[in-house]
Amino acid sequence: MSDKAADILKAAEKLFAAGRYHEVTLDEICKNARVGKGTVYRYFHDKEDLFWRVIMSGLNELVESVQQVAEREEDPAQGLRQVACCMVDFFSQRAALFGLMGSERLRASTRKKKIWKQWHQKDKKIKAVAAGFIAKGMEEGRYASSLSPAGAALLFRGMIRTGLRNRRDMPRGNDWPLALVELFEKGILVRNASKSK
Amino acid sequence: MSDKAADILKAAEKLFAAGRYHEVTLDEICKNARVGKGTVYRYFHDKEDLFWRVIMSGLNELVESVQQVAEREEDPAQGLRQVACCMVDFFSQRAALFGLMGSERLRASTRKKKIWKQWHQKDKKIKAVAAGFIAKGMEEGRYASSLSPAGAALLFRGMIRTGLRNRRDMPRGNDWPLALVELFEKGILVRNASKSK
Amino acid sequence: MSDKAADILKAAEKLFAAGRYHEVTLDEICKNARVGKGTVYRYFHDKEDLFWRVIMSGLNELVESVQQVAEREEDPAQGLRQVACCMVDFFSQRAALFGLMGSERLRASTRKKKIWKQWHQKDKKIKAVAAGFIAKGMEEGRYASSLSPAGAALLFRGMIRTGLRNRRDMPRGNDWPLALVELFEKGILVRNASKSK
Amino acid sequence: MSDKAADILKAAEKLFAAGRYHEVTLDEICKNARVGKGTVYRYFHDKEDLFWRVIMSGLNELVESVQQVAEREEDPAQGLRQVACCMVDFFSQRAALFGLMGSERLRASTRKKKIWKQWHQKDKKIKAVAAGFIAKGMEEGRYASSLSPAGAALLFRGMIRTGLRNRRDMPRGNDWPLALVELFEKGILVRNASKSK
DNA sequence: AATGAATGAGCCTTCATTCAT
DNA sequence: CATGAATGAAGGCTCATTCAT
Repeated sequence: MSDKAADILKAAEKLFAAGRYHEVTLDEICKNARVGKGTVYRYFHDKEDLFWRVIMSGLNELVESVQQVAEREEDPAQGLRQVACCMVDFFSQRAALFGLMGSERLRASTRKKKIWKQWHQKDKKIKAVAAGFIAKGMEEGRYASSLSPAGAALLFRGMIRTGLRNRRDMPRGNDWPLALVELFEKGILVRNASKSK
Repeated sequence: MSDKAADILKAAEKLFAAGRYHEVTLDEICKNARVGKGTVYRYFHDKEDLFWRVIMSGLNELVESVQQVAEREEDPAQGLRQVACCMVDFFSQRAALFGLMGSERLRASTRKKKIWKQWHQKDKKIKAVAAGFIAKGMEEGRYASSLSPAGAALLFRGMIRTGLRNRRDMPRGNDWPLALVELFEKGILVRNASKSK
Repeated sequence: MSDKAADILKAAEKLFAAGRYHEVTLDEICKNARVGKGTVYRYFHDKEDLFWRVIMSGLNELVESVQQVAEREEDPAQGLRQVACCMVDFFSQRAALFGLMGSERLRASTRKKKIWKQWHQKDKKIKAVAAGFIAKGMEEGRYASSLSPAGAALLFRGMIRTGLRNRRDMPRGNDWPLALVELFEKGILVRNASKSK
Repeated sequence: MSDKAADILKAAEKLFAAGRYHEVTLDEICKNARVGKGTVYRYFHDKEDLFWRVIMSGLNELVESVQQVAEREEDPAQGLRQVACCMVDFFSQRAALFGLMGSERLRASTRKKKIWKQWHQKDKKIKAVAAGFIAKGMEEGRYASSLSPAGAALLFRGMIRTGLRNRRDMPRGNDWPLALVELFEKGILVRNASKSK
């Protein structure tokens, strides 16, 4: 990808994160990216396209880093912990993206089918990793819940999101994702099951 | 409140829920509310004001119904269950609102201090109810967590939100909120503590 | 004329004098006149009508008081002095009107023929009084100018207007209209002519 | 100044001169200037800004041409004559401007302090030129009046304005400004003083 | 007769998009 | 390739006017 395109993406990410879609103008983006307005249209089809590519580019990175966890970690409990840390790390570094991902989710779904499909595809992969660990734990008899692995995975992700969104109310330090995972895991743990590690 | 104002609010709620802020035009709102454009400006200062009043009016209802739970329920476990059901019921009936509340949360905070303060005030009340039940449970020695009651309450609410947002992945029927509460409660339950009820 | 209509006229005069036509709203006028909006439309055809009636009502008063001078005064010099004082007095009491009369003159002429004709009719009467005195003075051999009586009368009125518009730069006291008349009269006076009175 | 900006200014001058502020639409201006609507906003902050710049740009030209008279002319009588001709020439060529300058004068003063200050600054310069000639004549013992030079200068300008505004009632030909100056000068002339030139 | 809530045409203004340089 | 001046469609908002009460 061209340098210019990357600059634009970066500027757009920053600005879209700070304001609602319609409050961000292309002029602002161009000024921040130190790029002419025409250049944006060389690399992106239109404003909407730019918006979604900002989100998708972030999502891609996250998906990759989460999938790496899935590949190298076998133990369910460890897996969940690492997934949590992975997501928290990612969004800590790219805080701007966090607000965007999710906020426009439902809206997108109703209007632009095509783009939403792309989004959904990626999102499914993240959920699948957590669901995978949970399913494995259930198979091993360590986890149990009246929720399906997929449903439980959603809650898991929801808890992480909530933690990120409310960092101020989480315990000091960088351990809070572990506390959160602990709560979740205990919630689906089968009594008397030997705790992992 | 005048009939017209209520009509406008209702139409706006529906439309804002379906599309992004800038995609919803006043003309659309007027047509849906069967009201002239000027009438909107008699009751609302501008589009932004209308938007926030849609959100606040919904939030008010929710706050009230959640606080009623706090008043009539003593048992922490029962309380959490009812809070969950209360929120799920509310948003099931007013699905449109759900997308709005939360989606623009972070954005609002950065731009319009005054409005955000109103929002925050209300939101704090909801969080306080759940936190209250959790704190009570901890005092009674039934609950424990490395998270504070407030932090745990946030996660609790986050799980409910996730459930609502992904109803399709939750178990069929109307019991899933209970499954969700069960997972959460087990997560903070002190082993060997006698389960309530 | 009904009391209400008079109230409206008075309020409108005050407001139209303070702001440009398009900056004055009917709401403002109604509030100032302590009258409902519909009432304005009972007495005036529309905003434009109200505007012109404000001007015409003032003009009528002025015309009458100037014509009284013409009837009771024979001496040209005395006549001019009294016309000047008469106009200055009138506009001192109804300062608001002064800004209006004249300001929109040219504009009106281009658009609304009918109304302008009314205005012109009245204005002609004022000019005629001054022109009458000047013509009389010329006939008597006391005044002379390469300008016609009508032309000189216009300048006379223009000087008075300028004096009113720049009261601050005129000498202190209420004598400045006389100083002004003196300048004008000397300007048309035939040398060696015996000064009146 | 860009060509487009000049086109806009010219079109706006023509239209504002023909109709009241609120009767002139930007669409009209754009059409006349053969320019897109957005272009207007590239060069002018808003409609009001455009309006004032039309007036100020005209005023600037007038100030310059009047000041040139002051620099090259020494004799008071000649000076006054030339100032008169200068103003009449200017407004004959740019008749549209004449209606604007002055008509909105008082209104502006009440609302927009900053703009009025600019206007006043320029206007003062014009008045100063005439006042300068009158003061010189007084010092030389040729002129006398119970009015101050500044006050007399105002009347002088007022007479010119009146002449312009009522060209039809002035004598045929282009000599009327001289007749006007004659009337004024005779009005302040000291008897027995030797007439200039 | 008087009111003021309701209306909607019309206008200013913004801003995504284009295209000549 | 890059630029940014120019464009004009689109939308928020105002306010003169109407009309049911």
